[in-house]
Amino acid sequence: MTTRKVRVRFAPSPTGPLHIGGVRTALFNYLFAKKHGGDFILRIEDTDSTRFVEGAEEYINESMEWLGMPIDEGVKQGGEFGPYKQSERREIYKKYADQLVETGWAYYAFDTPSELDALRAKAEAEKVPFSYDMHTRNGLKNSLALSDDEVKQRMDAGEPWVIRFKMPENTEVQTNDMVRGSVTFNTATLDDKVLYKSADNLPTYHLANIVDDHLMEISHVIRGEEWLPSVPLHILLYRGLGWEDTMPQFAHLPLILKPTGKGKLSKRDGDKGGFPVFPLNWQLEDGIAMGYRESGYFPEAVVNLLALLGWNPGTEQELFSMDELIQLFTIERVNKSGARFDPDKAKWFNQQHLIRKEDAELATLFQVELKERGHEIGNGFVQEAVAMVKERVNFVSELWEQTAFFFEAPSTYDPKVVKKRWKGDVPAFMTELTPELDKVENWKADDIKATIAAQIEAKELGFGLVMNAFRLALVGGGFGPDLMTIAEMIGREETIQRVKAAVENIG
RNA sequence: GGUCCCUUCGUCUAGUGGUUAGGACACAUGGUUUUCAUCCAUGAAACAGGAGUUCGAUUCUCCUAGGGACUACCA
Repeated sequence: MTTRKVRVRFAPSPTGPLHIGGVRTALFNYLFAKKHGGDFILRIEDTDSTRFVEGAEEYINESMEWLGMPIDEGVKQGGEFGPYKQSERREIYKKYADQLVETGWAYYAFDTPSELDALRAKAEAEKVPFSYDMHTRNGLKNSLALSDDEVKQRMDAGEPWVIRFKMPENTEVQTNDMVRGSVTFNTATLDDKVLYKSADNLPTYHLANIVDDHLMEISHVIRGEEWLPSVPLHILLYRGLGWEDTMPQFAHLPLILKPTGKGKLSKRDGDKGGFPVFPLNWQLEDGIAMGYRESGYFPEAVVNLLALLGWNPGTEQELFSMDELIQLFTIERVNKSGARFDPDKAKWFNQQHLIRKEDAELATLFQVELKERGHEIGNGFVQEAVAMVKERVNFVSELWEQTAFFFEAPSTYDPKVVKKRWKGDVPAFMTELTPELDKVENWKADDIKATIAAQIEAKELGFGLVMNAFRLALVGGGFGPDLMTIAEMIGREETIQRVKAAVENIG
């Protein structure tokens, strides 16, 4: 293969929200393109007019934007190889479909879908597979079996037709897949795929993708493993069109599998396992499909976790930025086998990226929720609070439950902690403690601690017992970061208030 | 059914013709900690099976088994 410019495309079909497997395909295309200084193209494959879904294209664009994969050429961005939407390229395909018929690589067929359905049903009843292929095509209604006159007659009468690929008999087709190595097929088991349909004057995926990849000068086709079986058809199409010498190189990515059970990851798995399968939320008739963005994931965490599903750099590094991924990515290190999606590890990736974020950035993110809860707090204070708990949350959305006591007094007290820590001399001690707290000269963690410690010693009580009770009074439970720092941050007045409230309310 | 692809701890994976088969998530135990978490340490945990090639195979070949994808006028 000559050293031509790397140009790859991500070619989703606008039939609904982008599946996470599709996102991973996009990511690997993007990484490959950027690694080689090439172009990343987004092509909308809407050749199935019956499956078009409103808003899906916009969803794809928004997803790519959120994930940080800027598109070099596409419907929105434009480019010299447009249009980038297949439904706007109608005229282009017809010409090549005709060419294939003229050169004997394809033929017209008039069999209706219902006729074919009937044949399939009949075959199934007899437990033999029906296939529109070299064995059956001569007995069906097509330009191979019918006379020229009859073909012309049917065409003139406006009868719907399709153009089918005439699969050669017993030909070995070999490909050198970048992730799988040599793969060989024999055309004897392949059928005559529909390439073009008069019903909507559009090609099917197979013809459209070959024509577009050629015209758009795509150098590498990186796509999911589900396409592997159609590789021989595609190669033959390049051959039939006379483009085999500039045919792109293929790379078929392993599938992303369900966390448990069998098969590839589907929308239902997300519902069952409580994790997102889509980058962004998507409104369904009967509910909503969860998105990573709305579930609180950082785009860089999603990119990171997806990159490691089926690829690794061969080192023990697991956390990467997009730039690092671009540097390190090679198709050669893509795995062959399917990767099972692990929701736990997905969370871990988010946590790791969260920990690495600046406190200021997290604070700003967290401020949104604080405002919703009616707390107008300076960013400095929020930063301090966030810094103390960031290592114990996976998501920004978990920050509140870990820091609520910084912003408001506890309204309830964890009964288990009450039972264990609020007993004996403790309540009385807490009452006696408040005037002592009032006397702390310098309201800093160290001084507060010294004061309390002195009191504990004077009363000969257990340090742990008292501190836990004190914690219960300030935070309402047995959790949270360093207690003295909490006291320092919420201030003397508030601390004393909370101790008094605890004495009153816990009984 | 047919075609093609795949197979290292539960999961994601590294790895080499000779390794104590490494890491991460999850799990368990212990330690630190005023609690929980964090953190640290430790542990349990894998080469699907069978032949063959070889002095020696997890690694190479073949077979079997298992899994997956595809098999539409969908992509």
